[in-house]
Amino acid sequence: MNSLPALSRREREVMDLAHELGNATAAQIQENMADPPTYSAVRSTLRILVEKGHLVSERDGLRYVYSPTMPVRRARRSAMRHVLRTFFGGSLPGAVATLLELRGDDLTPEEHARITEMIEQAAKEGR
Amino acid sequence: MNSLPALSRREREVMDLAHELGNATAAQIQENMADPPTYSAVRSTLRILVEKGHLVSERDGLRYVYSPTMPVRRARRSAMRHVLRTFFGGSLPGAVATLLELRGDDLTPEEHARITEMIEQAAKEGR
DNA sequence: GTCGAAATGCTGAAAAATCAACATTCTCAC
DNA sequence: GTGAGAATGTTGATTTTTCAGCATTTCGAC
Repeated sequence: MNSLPALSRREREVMDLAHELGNATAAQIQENMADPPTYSAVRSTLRILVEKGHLVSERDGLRYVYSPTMPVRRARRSAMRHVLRTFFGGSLPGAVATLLELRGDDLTPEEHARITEMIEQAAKEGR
Repeated sequence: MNSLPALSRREREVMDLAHELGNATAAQIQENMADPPTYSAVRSTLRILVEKGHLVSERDGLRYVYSPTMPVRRARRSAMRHVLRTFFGGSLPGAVATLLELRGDDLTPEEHARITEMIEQAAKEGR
């Protein structure tokens, strides 16, 4: 089904930014990289990603704008499925619990309680 | 804080399996790889991962057993945070929704409805 | 003790990824 | 129309990754 060539480290980094930004120019990608190589190197990577079919480039006046070929919904599910399997043994409650931990402070106590209860419910049935 | 050297593609693949399996021998890792190289190559990668500090190896009779150095809890949070940011713009409700979709069929309709409601609640406050 | 199976130790060649340099094109202001 | 700025097109050297081969060690069966 999903037969696009695998990604190298840099390529993965750029793809993640492309997903995060939705679409982006070479300059934007470079700006958002942690330890960026030259502009030229970033463009190299982008070109390869287009060749591999992971990105599409669209001319926008002078520059190119790149966006992921995989639909957002599918990319989300795929990424989440991978994390779920790799780090949570497929346990949905475990994953939800960790998600809530990441943002625990933003939720009111009531909400947090309800969510926790929810998870327990799901735990009884869903696995 | 987290200054371990970055991972190449194969290294990442092996690390994911190490997390999924908890701990594993070279043979186990190889068995679980999608398109595995030779046993020898797998060992090479494992050795590098130990050198980089991502895995520890412990002698178990004849063979070595490898396990991730990063505590499970931390690895989980880190992975989830990355997915949350990259694919969901930090939106917790969005992430929970996708999680539930992945397992939608395992939940009764009532439970699913409650969860959905829950997410909407969280959306009003938690972001 | 010796043979075979299972594992590791070690090494280097082949392939891929990474990156930068330089040339070129395009657009706009003047 | 020309010069500056911003972007792309192209190329190739360097570095890293990937992988396999072969020697060695360990252990148990015979």
